[in-house]
Amino acid sequence: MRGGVISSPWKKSPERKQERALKREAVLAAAAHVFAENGYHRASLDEVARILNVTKPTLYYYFKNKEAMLFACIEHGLEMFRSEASGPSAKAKNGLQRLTAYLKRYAAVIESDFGRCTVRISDSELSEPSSRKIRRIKSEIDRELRQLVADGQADGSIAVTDPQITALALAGALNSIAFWRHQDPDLPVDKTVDEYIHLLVNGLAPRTSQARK
Amino acid sequence: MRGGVISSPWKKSPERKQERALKREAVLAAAAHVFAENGYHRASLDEVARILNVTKPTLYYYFKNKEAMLFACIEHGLEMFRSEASGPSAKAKNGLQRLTAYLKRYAAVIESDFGRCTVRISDSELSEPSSRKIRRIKSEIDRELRQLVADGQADGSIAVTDPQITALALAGALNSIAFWRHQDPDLPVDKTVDEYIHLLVNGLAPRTSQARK
DNA sequence: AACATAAGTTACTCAAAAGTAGAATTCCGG
DNA sequence: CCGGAATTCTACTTTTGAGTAACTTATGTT
Repeated sequence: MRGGVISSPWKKSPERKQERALKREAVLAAAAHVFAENGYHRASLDEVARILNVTKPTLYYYFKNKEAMLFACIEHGLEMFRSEASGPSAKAKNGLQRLTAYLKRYAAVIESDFGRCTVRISDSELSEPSSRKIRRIKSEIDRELRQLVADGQADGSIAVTDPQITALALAGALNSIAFWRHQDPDLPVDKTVDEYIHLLVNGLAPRTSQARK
Repeated sequence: MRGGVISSPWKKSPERKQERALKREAVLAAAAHVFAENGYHRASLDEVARILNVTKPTLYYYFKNKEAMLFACIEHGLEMFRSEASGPSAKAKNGLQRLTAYLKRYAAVIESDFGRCTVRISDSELSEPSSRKIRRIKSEIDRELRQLVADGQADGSIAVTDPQITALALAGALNSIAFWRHQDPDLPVDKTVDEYIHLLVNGLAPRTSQARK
């Protein structure tokens, strides 16, 4: 019991609130998993419930409906991109190194359930207002990436003609990671991502002099 | 009347057969369009029918069911990749040039409805046997791309560590084209694709000496 | 013209999964 | 251990779009 004033008799105890938030997160994580695996329409709420050892109506106690779950998943995924991928890169010496550090973290996010469903599921599955919100956040992330490219261009560590299109291409290339069949037999993910980024940094054509990265 | 033998009384005239095939193709094209735009589940057969000025049951006269349509679309799309993208490149002088020519044609296919729905729609929408067939064709295409990389590697025009992963990365990068919002306002597609391929060939890092391509 | 078949339509059924109503249970402060 | 809110369940309704039955209309052959 806390709070100064008369304090209306029925206030949730903080622990309750917290537990509820925790459960909500669990629902979200399960939903993200199923969405990432199956896409929006093939994902069934009964399966989400089953994963949680719970029944479907329980989910509706935490989310208004399926679309709200998807929205929350995508929003959360985008938040991961912003917070985890964007942080400053400690030992990066120039724009290119900052960019590659960013790309690596970006790739790591994509490998998570939230990242995968964020990237795989088209925002046109959402209602127009929700879709608009998502697109706005996405365009912010895009801008951020574009800025990294432009910065590298400015300090001479990156050579491209159009940062806008380059950013599009980089994101597109990494996003395709989300479509790999989960745990593809032989390919170790880390190695693959590195190779991936190596290609983007160095290109296909052989370099005469310096070996990069 | 044609055909040697006794020839059972009821044989379709060739023209009929041909018209039927034509209509079937029209259905397929309309389906590809709707699939490419909306994905499998959001695509409605009523809309496909509407586009063709026809009613839904008519579609079933040409295809067993929705899944058969998707299968045919993807199969056709993959066939485009094989026939259109694969042809020999006239004025390519080395492996790298052959590869870039291939990538450009690959990108052109992706821009079509068949290409888009082939790339966008997961084969896990299909039944297991169908999915298996699709995956087999896809892996052939993948092998073809990998071979191009390996060839370029052999003649020294391409420098990568792992052709397998490189092929994966190249395809992934180009495939992302299929996810662009159709007719995105300002970006002219051709220019963008060129820029895209330029990035893949030259990489982000500046090149000291030669300007490539 | 007659008729067999192809092609297409109207008007339905059916299935699956989302979503809901309301009862049952758990949990906590007194 | 009691009352009431929080939480979850059982058992349903609703919706949506795929798929079908059975009739109608067009077409080409004899």
